[in-house]
Amino acid sequence: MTATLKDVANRAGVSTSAVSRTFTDGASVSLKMRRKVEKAAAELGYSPNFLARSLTTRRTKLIGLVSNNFHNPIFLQVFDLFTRGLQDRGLRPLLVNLSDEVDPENSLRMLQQYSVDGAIVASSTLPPVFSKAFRDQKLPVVHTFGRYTSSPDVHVVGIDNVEAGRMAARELVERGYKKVAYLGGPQLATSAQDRLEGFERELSQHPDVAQSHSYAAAYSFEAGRAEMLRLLKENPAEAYFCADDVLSIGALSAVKDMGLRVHEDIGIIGLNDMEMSGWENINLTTIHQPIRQIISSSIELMVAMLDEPDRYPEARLFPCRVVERGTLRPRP
Amino acid sequence: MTATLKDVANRAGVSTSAVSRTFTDGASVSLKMRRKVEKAAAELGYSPNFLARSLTTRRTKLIGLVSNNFHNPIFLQVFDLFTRGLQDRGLRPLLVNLSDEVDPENSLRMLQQYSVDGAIVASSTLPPVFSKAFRDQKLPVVHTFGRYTSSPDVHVVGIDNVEAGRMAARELVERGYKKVAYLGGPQLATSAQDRLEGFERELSQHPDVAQSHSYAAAYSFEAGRAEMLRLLKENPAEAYFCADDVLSIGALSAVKDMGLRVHEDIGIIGLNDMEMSGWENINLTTIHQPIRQIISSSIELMVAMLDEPDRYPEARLFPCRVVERGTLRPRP
DNA sequence: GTTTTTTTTGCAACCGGTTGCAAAAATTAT
DNA sequence: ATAATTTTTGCAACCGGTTGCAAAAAAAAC
Repeated sequence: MTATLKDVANRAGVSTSAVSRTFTDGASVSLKMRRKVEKAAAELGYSPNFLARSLTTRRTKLIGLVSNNFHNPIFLQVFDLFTRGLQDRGLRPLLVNLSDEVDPENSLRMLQQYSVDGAIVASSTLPPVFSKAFRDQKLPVVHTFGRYTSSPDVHVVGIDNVEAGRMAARELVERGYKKVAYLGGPQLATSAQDRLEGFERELSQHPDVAQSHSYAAAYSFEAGRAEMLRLLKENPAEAYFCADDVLSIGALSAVKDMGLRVHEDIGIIGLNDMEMSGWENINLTTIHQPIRQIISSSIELMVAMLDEPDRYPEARLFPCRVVERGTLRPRP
Repeated sequence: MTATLKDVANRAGVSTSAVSRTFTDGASVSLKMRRKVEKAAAELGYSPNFLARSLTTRRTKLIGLVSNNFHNPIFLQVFDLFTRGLQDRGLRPLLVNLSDEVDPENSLRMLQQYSVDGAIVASSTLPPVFSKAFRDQKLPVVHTFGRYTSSPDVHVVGIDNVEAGRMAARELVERGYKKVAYLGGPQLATSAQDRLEGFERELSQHPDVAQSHSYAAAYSFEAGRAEMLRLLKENPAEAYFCADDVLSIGALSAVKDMGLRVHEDIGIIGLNDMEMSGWENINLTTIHQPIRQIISSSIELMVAMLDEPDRYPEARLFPCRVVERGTLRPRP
């Protein structure tokens, strides 16, 4: 059907190697030859088959983009940035959805079968052991939104979740709240654990501030709303740090539903700064995660690893900042 | 590095064909042979290289998933459903982001270079000519959320946008609104045009109802909000049909900002029924698009086309329904 | 136990490319 | 003009698999 190398070689009356070289940059071809080949190729509408090529070059330019987070709106932006960034560098994202109980083993094997050059694991809820499995197969991997540890096994790019927790705590303390709480996502998410740890550690320096914590069943609007409704009926705190904006928005909805006023009666600070947090009818005070930097750094790291597979693993952490909107009482 | 067919053949002391057959279903291998090969394969951790295989089988099981819509939250669900659905059938989505002025020609060539078995174009704003280009290259293609025409060139799966427009108009008329308007997205989106057409056509049967229309600069919260602010300052209608939920939500924000009450002063009906439209603090009355059906049908169609590439093109349209929430006045 | 039929197996060619090597051609030096 | 050097080209093997075909082995029929 589509023209092959051989077809072009025949038409141009040259060897297949000549054609191959014409389409390989850095190869030795005379200008005359190149002209001849390019003419024939154009006439046949030829373009080289990447997969056949990959057999000998051992490079597919395919990058596995693995995630299990297809519900948090922020991930649409994540996919947007990743796909654009990768294709700008001539790489191709092979998307793997780990949502259900897709066997991780299975998806690892699958990526091997397609000979991906590397894998980007974009998730804050996948355990480190998962990305480690890739590394053990000598597959370059970067874990974006991964958990920081002082001696990482694989490359990690993201934020310092402990520090983000501290930041939230400081913010609440500075605004004079005396009874605060953490509202986390599903307990197993390591990122949520870290955020709590930082939150608690910071508060331990302020013994006059009462603290508590609880968990929503999922990182979702509904779960955040349900948990906040429960909390409000019992013995609510003055302000809450929600581990994710989507939880925060659920919580906001619960607060309004109970006839309470946000920021006058109950303060809320989120984390992520997703687009809709800035919408006027939500207007959530939150901690901004520098997504663009995180993603472009992840891609840079991946590109670097393609040339240097045994690169020593590093953790790249980016600082967050508080975005002040309307859901916390003003500073004194 | 990783074990190859030959390695397994050597270790098992059999021919490479035998090994190949063991990993090809429907091939003739004795039980004894299969045992032997499987043992050797397990010991070496072998699994076949899909890309090498594809060279002879001419099937990569790669499907190009092409979209230019990485901003509308509904597309996160779209990607979720597509990736899950495809991988359930042993297919792999190769994601192509057409967001910017990525040359469509270019992405078509790229998909050819990776020998994708087919392409799914998921967008309501890409012109029919785009997906046609794929078909012209004999690449199976389905245009999801494409525009319905009575004689489609390529397979189209989606809704009847004209009918959706009528549905919105009927809904407003039945609720007694006497002055209504359409608020569209960027003018070039064919889907938005069709929705307007249906809207106007239905209203033409109700001469007592005044109608008008205008366009937001983009399918975004901000654009919807800005346009609605402008409209409210001039000579607002009693109710608006917004061509997309994300516009509707922007419009809602504008209405509230102007100190007007939604549904008492201004009615709004959207289209899409994205998750957050159901959130209690938004509570948007909207037209539901049966996304799950649209996507699973798209995948089915793609799978069918893999076996029957010259399948006669069809349009599969799914009916929408109004989801009543709180942004329209109650029926009389 | 033969002969016939069916199943299993290996050989070798092929899928669409790349690449080391040596021969051929073009340059440059003498 | 010839010799030395550099560049360009083609040959042939290879990347990791699949598959038509014929030979070998096993099973069924006689």
